[in-house]
Amino acid sequence: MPGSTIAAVERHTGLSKDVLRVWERRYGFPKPDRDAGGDRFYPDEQVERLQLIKRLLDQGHRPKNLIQASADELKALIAQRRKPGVRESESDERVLAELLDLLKRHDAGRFQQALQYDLAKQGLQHFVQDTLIALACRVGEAWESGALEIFEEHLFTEVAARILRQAIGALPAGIRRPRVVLTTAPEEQHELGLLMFEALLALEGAECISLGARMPLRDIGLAASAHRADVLALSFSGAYPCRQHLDVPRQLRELLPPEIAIWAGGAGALKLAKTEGVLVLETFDEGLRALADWKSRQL
Amino acid sequence: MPGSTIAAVERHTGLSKDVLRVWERRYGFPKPDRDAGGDRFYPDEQVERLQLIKRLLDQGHRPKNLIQASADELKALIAQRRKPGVRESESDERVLAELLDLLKRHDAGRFQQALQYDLAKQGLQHFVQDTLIALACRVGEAWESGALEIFEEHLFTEVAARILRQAIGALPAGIRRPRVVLTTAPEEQHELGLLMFEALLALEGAECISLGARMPLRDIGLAASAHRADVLALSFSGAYPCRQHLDVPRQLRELLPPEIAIWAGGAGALKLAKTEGVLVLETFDEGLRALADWKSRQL
DNA sequence: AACACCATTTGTCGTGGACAAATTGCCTAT
DNA sequence: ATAGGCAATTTGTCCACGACAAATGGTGTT
Repeated sequence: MPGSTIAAVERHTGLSKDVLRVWERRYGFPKPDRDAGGDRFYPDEQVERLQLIKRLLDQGHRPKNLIQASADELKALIAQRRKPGVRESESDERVLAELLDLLKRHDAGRFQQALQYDLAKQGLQHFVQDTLIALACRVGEAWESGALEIFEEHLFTEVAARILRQAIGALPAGIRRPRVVLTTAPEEQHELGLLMFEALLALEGAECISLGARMPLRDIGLAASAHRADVLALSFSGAYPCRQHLDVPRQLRELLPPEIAIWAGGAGALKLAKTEGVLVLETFDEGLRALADWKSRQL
Repeated sequence: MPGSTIAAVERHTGLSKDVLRVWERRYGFPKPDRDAGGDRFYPDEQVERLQLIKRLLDQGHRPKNLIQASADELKALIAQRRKPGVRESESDERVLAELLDLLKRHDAGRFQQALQYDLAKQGLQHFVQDTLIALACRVGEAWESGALEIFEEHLFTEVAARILRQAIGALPAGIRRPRVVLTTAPEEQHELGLLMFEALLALEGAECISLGARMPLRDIGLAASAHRADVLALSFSGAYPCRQHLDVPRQLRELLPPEIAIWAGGAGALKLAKTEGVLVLETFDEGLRALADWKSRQL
């Protein structure tokens, strides 16, 4: 009963079947049992270890070293997570701690209320910039260290997304410029970053047309043209797939007419290959500046 | 330039590399070129054909027949799509046609306004039941027949989701029962069905805790317990993965304590293996009845 | 009709070899 | 020391072909 087929492990860990087999051949791990038909059958224990390894792998480690260590990974893991330890002001710190606590206690209702309160108190921009981004980082860290379950992270995403959408919806309509089409690359499914990006742009008077996440490249091009977009905004999360994304901006730049600007935002945008004609927005302030620039150039 | 590696074709069509290779071996199609290193290189034309085949495959056809036909597939395709031709009343029909038209003209703003108007006019329940479900079907059909681009479908999903969330958020809070945790199976990423399900439940006084889509089975169990749920509601879309889902209800039933009810909704729920202790809600009315039943049983 | 039984179809898995891209380590010139 | 070039290693992906079990379809019997 306890154990998984190779297909299940692939889904569960994100490591392809080929990789699982070649690791076994080369490094002797994982070393699954075999069922009656000779098919691999991975004990839960090995699957968990594989998940750990995969996470560290995505953080830039090499497989060979990872597979040989045992309890040392834990140290490596902890050492990794502590690196981006940017501390907030004390009051912010308290707010964040309280929010995380509510999340861990699964008090969905009060968690939502608390976020709502912060939004009302700080206004949309500061709410996103100071509370939500920091909270998203904490949640990500907590998840990586195992302190938060997946479903707790999902709940955070869902509630935060709900509040953001509501706030965006409440912004006044009217004639708005520039016209921005928002989406993410095909493999990128983090909607929250996209929403935060949209909130920022909408706040400053842009007309945002969000297409949701995971759009094939070809269709991004079609969409930008069909909507007569002035700007195509892409969100890249800091998580998972970095390699596949590296080239996305260049491909898009080739696909789109030069009069449509391309802006890349999100924590993952930093790692992108720098491309002529693609603006990487590292911080929210840069986003605001880009918007102001665009507007002044249109006069 | 025009063509794809086997990995790209897998992503683009949803057919695994194994399947692509075994089809080539057995049926002689696809028949990709080879690059300098001997690796397969699929011309765009074959990729498109594979996409067509995959769609029909998901509708229940067998590969062998599909691969041999040529222009006949078109007929099969059309014949298939016409089958579920449940016509609406004339006025509904007009509304749907107008909405589809707005979508095709990429008038995001007016499309959203039109949906909003319908919602206000019909109320949430009838809006979901009569307009949104029918519209989702039309959009799906149009996409399958190639009349709608992917980004147009995404826009529909995004706008509809936004309106639904807004409507759900506007419902009065308070002490609500039962407490329902909502999510979808790991491979199922259609959020819209989940939202419609949530709208229905929330409307009838349930406290909904939505965890978003794509939740690993183990975590669904953890979440239901952590949130002290009375009911676990799962949404299954009619699209893609049917095989992997067949067994989901049984596994969940084993994972959860018997006092937590499991309800499965959505077009895909019909195809699930029937399991003791798992309620399949085929229509919205059944959903209402299940809720009423649950409430009366609690007295 | 309902059911059991057999042939065919079909997706997935296994082994092991090969290779090219990415990364590392090392050496040299500025 | 730092930058740049080169060779060795690491690593993921691909290929071929065989095997098999689950799903499906058809056939005959009750």
